[in-house]
Amino acid sequence: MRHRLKDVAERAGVSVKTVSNVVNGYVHVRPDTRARVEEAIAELNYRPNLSARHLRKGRTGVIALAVPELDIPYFAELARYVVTAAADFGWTVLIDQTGGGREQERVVASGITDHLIDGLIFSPLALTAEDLAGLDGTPMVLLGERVDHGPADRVVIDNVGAAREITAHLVGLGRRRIAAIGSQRTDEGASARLRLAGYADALRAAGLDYDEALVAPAPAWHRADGAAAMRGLLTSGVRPDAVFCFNDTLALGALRALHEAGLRVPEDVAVVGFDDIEDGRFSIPTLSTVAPDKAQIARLAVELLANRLDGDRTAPARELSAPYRLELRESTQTP
Amino acid sequence: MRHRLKDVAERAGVSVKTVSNVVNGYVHVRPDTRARVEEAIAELNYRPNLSARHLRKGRTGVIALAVPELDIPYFAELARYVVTAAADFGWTVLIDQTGGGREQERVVASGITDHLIDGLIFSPLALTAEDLAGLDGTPMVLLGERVDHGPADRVVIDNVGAAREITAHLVGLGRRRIAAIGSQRTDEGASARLRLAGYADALRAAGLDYDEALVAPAPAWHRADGAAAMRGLLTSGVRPDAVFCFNDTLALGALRALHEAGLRVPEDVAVVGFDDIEDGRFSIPTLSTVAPDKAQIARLAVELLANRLDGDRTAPARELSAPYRLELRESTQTP
DNA sequence: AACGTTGCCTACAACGTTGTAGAAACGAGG
DNA sequence: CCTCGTTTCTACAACGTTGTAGGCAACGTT
Repeated sequence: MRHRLKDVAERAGVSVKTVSNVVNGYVHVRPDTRARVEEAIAELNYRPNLSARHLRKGRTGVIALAVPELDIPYFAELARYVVTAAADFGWTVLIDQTGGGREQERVVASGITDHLIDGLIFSPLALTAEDLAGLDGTPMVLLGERVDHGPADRVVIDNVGAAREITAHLVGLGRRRIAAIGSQRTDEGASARLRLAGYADALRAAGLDYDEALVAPAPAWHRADGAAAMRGLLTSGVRPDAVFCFNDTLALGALRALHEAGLRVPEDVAVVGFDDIEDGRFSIPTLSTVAPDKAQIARLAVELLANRLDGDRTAPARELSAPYRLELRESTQTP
Repeated sequence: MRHRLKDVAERAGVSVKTVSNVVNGYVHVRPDTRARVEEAIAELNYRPNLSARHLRKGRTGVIALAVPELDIPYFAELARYVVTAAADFGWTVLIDQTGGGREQERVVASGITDHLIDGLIFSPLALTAEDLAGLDGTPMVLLGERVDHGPADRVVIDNVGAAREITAHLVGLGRRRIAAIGSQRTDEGASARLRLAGYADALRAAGLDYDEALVAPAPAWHRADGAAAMRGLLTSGVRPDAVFCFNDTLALGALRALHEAGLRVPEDVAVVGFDDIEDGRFSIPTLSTVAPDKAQIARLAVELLANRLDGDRTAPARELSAPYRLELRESTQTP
């Protein structure tokens, strides 16, 4: 049996509103009254109805995190940090898996926000600025760079700079035929475009040619895609001596394909990824990668959302940047 | 600006209830009226307030999935299947990360259910039967075996049988000193206890001794714990020729430790895991494992919940079993 | 013509909560 | 004893939705 304020009120011999005041910590309640009410609450195991509270107050205390796929470890790890950061604000995090398609993402962006949550942290893959334009109401914070100059707050990392640095690291190892895995059609992945730009930058700075044949596309960024792309590079005869994979799961797939081809990492081919997922610290060999500060990304996103909720909802959108660093491991270093 | 039924009603020139009827697909609405209402809905981009609907109907259309840690790939993969299965019932899935502690799990079990969701699918690690006893109200389906003879519906797999089979596979390879990684204190992990029992069964059936020194505990089931446990086994001098890790992340950590020790897998030591996470299909070597039918687990859990929601809430708890199979890969087979 | 049936629609109340307004009790100061 | 301000509490309305009950036409049947 579920109890309501009314039940508690009757048991404690006070009005419904007095119980509400006790529950909400209102100060002007006599100590003995408060004690009686609290006793009744405990006896009945009363818990407020969040829907009713939301209906009255317009706040649920729940925010959502929408990510393309939970079984991409980067998003799972990010989710953990967001849950932690949100707890500091007393928020519960509803995690929603969009699947990454544009239509699904639009449904989530416009649908899930329907009065059920206070705000949304959204990591879109395919959503465009137009899709977001029609959304009014629920405050939103975007992660990543897909939606250019969108109307919403955003947390980014310097994808171009990070890609440039990690590629430069490969150059520094003396590698000259550096492949890239993970390019996508421009309208699909902004991250792919930016990381590719950083890669090209670094090659240019080192006086190396940008060779189309060394750039392998990947429809998604799963292990299987990385393995397939690597196999493609190997059979095409371009003979890379290093590979920059646009995320770690691609890199793990590439490691697998290199292993199957009998090539040694890093002696024959050096491999780097992007994201610093836990797998890369235990793979064979361990994986050099760009490590975005996920805790910071999560914290900034939650804080932006908090500001938006408490402050001016019409203030101009803000963009914050989170730091990253290189994690150099076995896949680019001889033991 | 958010619009309400009232706004739509005024625009369409009908009553609020008629709009509600259109939204809910009530049949007795004249086609032209329906068209007018739908036009108004589209123009105003009306979306129902779920909290209000819940308050009135007692249903939110949202269920929760509570798991210990999202960055354990098994749970992330399971989450994806649950989201998919729930979609068939028109449910949105709120994913909640408990952290695995008993207190946190109790908070989730009693707290998150507070009128916000219709039902809960719960994969507990530490929760006890008493903790659940006090819960009345929100229907719940448990995954796994932690809470013995609890009062709730449950989906399980035959942990003992699966562990027995995979251990027998190692025996069949001619291995005689088979270690186990992942045992836990009885009050912590029921899965650990059952998998250990299956392991012991298989040894006994093969006429092998159960050797305490070959059983390594693991406080949690992460890669780092598997690596640490494996290093412990190697330095203790027990010289295993095979290892059964109680989940895949432990096994991946063990692979890493074996690699660092210069031992070959499977030639020197064969390794098997449990869960069939995606990593194991790309690790070096690929990982032999028990593959529970996650899609089936998710589907059964969602169906149990649906039955409980629509049917008799006082009916006795049901327990359903999901199938599994062995996935034999490189870590137990020479190429 | 009177009647019942059906289709379509509306008014009202209720879900459980909290904000507002104000009443009742009390103490302090004149 | 009266007045005033403060503390403590209550009654009422409202948040947006849907179930219930019922009204009004239009229709077919007697």
